[in-house]
Amino acid sequence: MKILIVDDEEMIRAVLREYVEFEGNEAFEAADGMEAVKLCRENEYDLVLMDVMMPHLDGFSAVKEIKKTKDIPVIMLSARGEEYDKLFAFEIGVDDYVTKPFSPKEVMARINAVTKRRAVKVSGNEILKFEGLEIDMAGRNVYVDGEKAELTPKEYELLFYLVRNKGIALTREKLLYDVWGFDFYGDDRTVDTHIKMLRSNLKEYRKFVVTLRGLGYKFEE
Amino acid sequence: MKILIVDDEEMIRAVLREYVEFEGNEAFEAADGMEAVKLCRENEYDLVLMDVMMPHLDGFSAVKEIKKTKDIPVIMLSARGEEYDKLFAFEIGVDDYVTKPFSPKEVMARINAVTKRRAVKVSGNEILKFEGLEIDMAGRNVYVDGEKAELTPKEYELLFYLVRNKGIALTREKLLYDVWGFDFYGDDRTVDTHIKMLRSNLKEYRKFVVTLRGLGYKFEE
DNA sequence: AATAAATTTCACCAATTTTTCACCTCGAAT
DNA sequence: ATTCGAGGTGAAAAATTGGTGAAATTTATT
Repeated sequence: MKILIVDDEEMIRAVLREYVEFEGNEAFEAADGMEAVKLCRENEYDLVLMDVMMPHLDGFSAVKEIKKTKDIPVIMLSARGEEYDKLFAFEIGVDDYVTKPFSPKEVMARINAVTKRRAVKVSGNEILKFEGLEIDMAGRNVYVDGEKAELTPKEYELLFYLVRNKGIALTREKLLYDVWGFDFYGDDRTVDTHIKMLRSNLKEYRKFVVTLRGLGYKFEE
Repeated sequence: MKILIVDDEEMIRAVLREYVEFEGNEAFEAADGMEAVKLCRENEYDLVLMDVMMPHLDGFSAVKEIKKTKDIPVIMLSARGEEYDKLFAFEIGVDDYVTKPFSPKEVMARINAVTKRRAVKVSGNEILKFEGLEIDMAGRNVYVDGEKAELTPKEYELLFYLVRNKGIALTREKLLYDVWGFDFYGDDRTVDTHIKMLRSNLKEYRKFVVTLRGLGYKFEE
């Protein structure tokens, strides 16, 4: 297994590399989020171990960026006391969480858990089905009654985000923050328009994208 | 939101104050670390923007001192080229960093990022059950005997608020203030009408919404 | 540089929701 | 039993919201 280790501290990278290689995996390193994103674009990894606090581009932003193009399992490394990040992390697609300082045993257990979880999914084809709507996040494909739907990048991201948070009410504000990015300073109605486009592409399955008046939207089976 | 701006340069304080107030926040100022620590002891702020370089007591020492008594999010302002120990900053509880010269957009984005991150606390998709009345706050769903109740936005908010304060007597005044907002300028009877609508939607479970004559309402199991 | 594609903004419309208000009912205190 | 104030009710007016298509802007591609 190819594992990418992302942390700005060389010592931590070295420690992690040792754990990882001890189990017979191949280790790669990146010193910050920028580098991690670049490496993930150019190479195929099976797992990413990502620190939260890093210069240039923090861990969360890096994960968000990586998940746009690749659906690689991610385990986040965070310093103790960062309780607040967990829900957010889950939303952007983080698979697990380890708090520093960590033990070798703990890290390896998490890595094995995540990869095993994935393996099961892959063998059963990691395609989410909602009646005739098929969503393949890894391959960035969406099928409506077996026919491929041509979505724009924002539409994919919006749909994937909604699906990841299936059943949860999402405000326009939250959607803008999480799908468009924390630095998007624009109009609320932007969401409406993209929802409109997404719905028109989902044809009859537009029904899964539910409007919550006075609030926002949610995906519901 | 109450935001404390700490910088020894009056001009920088003025600029930051403008950004901060433009977004509808309340701005307070301190000219050095000493003053900042004193103000934080005596008042409640939601966020501190702290310069690193200051006379009397530098930014880091001030943050360390403040964090001893209050857990307020802090964003540090540092001049370009000043490489500080990020790990140390993180350890003492600095939430983010902005390098001078900064743009309004950048500063506001960081402020929003930090405060939003803090705001997330709720975990899981919990469903509260009161006999045949099921309430899913995250998904904004209410079921009456297994059938979905279609509530209007205000009805959801009102119900959720009542449930969150289950067993507690709530005056109309308090309901208006907390559910409608502090800036609602209208009639008391508005509450009555919404209670009426809510009750009619809750069918037999209207019994949980109890009238307290001469006082207001409460939710009681 | 030109063209195409995607994204964002905007103004209007229809539908829903909220608020107000006049009138009604109930229950406690006299 | 009567009175009085508090709460319930329905309907109409007022306000808000979301959908929509087109235009403007940004971004990517040739």
